[in-house]
Amino acid sequence: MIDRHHLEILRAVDRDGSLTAAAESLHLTQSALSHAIRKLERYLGTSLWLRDGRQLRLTQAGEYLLSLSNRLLPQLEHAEQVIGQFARGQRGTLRIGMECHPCYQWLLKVVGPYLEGWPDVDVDVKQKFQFGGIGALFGHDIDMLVTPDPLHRPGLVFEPVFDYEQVLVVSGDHPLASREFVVPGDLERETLITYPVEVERLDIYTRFFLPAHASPARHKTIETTDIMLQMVAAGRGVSALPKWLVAEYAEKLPVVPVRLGEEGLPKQIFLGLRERDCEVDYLNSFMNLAREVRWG
Amino acid sequence: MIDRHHLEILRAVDRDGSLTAAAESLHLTQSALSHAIRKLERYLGTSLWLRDGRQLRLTQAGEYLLSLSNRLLPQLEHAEQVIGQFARGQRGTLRIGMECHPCYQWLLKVVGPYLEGWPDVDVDVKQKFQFGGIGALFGHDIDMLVTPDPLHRPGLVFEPVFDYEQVLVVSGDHPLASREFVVPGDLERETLITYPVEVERLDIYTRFFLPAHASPARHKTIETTDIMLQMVAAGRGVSALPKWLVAEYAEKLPVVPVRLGEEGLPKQIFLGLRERDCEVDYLNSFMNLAREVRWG
DNA sequence: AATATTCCATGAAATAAATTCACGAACTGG
DNA sequence: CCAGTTCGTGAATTTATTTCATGGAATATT
Repeated sequence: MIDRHHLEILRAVDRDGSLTAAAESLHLTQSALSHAIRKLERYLGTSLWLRDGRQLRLTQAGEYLLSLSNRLLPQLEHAEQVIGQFARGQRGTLRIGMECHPCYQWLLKVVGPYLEGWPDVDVDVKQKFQFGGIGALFGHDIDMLVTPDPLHRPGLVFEPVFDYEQVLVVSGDHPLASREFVVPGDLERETLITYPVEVERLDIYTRFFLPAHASPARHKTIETTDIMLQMVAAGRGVSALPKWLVAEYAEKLPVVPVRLGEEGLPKQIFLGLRERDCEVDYLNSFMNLAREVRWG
Repeated sequence: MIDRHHLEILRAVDRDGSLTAAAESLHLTQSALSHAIRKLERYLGTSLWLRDGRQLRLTQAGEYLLSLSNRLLPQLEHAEQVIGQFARGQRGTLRIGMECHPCYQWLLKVVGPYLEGWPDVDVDVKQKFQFGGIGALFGHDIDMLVTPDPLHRPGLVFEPVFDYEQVLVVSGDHPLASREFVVPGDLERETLITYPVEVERLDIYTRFFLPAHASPARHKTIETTDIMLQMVAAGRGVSALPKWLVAEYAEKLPVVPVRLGEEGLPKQIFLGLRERDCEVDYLNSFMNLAREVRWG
């Protein structure tokens, strides 16, 4: 079998011009080289060098193998470099899972600076998971989960990265637009627009309507934040979104945030990752960056 | 060091799905594989597989190394094939040296059929040698020499491959065109055109003029046969070439062959090669083919 | 021409590496 | 829960590699 060692020998003998010199640069004795060559030549059934006096001259087979060496060895050497980077957490693909629809806007603000700091790390964002975000984390489909629901489990670590207030969004000319805050009863004749996820994961239900045994008149689901807010601006319904997100859209659309309940609906976004990965530099660095991003 | 063996392991584990199965197909025990993997992982400083229950799942570093395996292993395997062909003399570059200018036409007739029979052998023809054709043969710059002067030396083998007659060429309307043969004195007022080689290697001197202590009036040299015969046809000189070659050109140009001396000037072309190479199939085969080519 | 030096080959001995054996722990599917 | 797999590990064994010691052959030196 032609081994990497053999390719190194071909290259070294060619580079250094003699067995003795090649042995030196390979940190071997000349004898060891001679034995190794003899063995390879016997295996291949052909000589690789012509011994012409004390000169070595490559045969055609030798030339061929030398060119192979010059092609393959750099690839192997590069691979070791790259794997070293993997090992030191300087390279990889950071696969982020999102369980929080509006967080996409937030994520973009983190990813930008991150990519600059980690030129060898690629970022990939996934939004659909067969067994939920936690399952995807366990199943190694993703490396990091952005979620408002930190389901603590052994082997997983969650850290809050930012706090915000979930608010009701209404159009600028909506009767509720000027209210200090709304109570569940205020929305009994309204159409509520949400992302298409299970009701249990919608805080406006779990923390606002359900405790008061109330509910909106209608419930529609829409995939994208943009369209959702277009609908709200057009007076076709109300929605519940992060306050900072509404603030951003308020510059372009006639939408207004209104506090949900007297105390408001405080929320937190968590980043989750596998406990084992906590020490991985490029994941850790993402966490730190995420905590630093601030909002007006 | 990432070794070929390691790449084979990556590939086998991926292909067979488990260590045990991979060990089987590599003709190893599972234990040996486990040890080898552990050693590689320690060397690289990172794990290549995640042990998740009894499932193995590649890490990013593992994926990377697997793709390297799939790229490099086929090249190594192909190289062994090719070197096997070198060893069995089924492949190579047959480097032919020519010391006989007009023989190029003859060579072309041999090379054609040869290339068909040896699809993996390339033919390369060289015409200039720093230390002569014999030197080139000894110095392994060429593998075979086409020459009219078989300088027998230990380590070299020469075989005559074809006989022909060297003739004088004159234009159709030349006074000598109708002669049965010419003697040296007939050419004392002529311009002789030859290839640009030493006079000692021109038979018309060594075997025709010099024995008679005669010489032509002028001597010009021209590199190519085509131009040489154009000159002869135009009556600008006479030349000495193989009879068969003149016969071929006579169809297109007004040139006529005339016997040199009463007996003519018989010549032989020899193929020479290194004694050691006598058993090499693709060289041997060329010799045989060369002997078979016949001339009208 | 004699001598020294350099370079490669080789067999035996020493060393290092890979592989197997034997066993145990952890997981999977019935 | 149990039988059957699968993987990991230390010690023993086998195999491969490397060194040591040496010699021969080609080149350089005087």
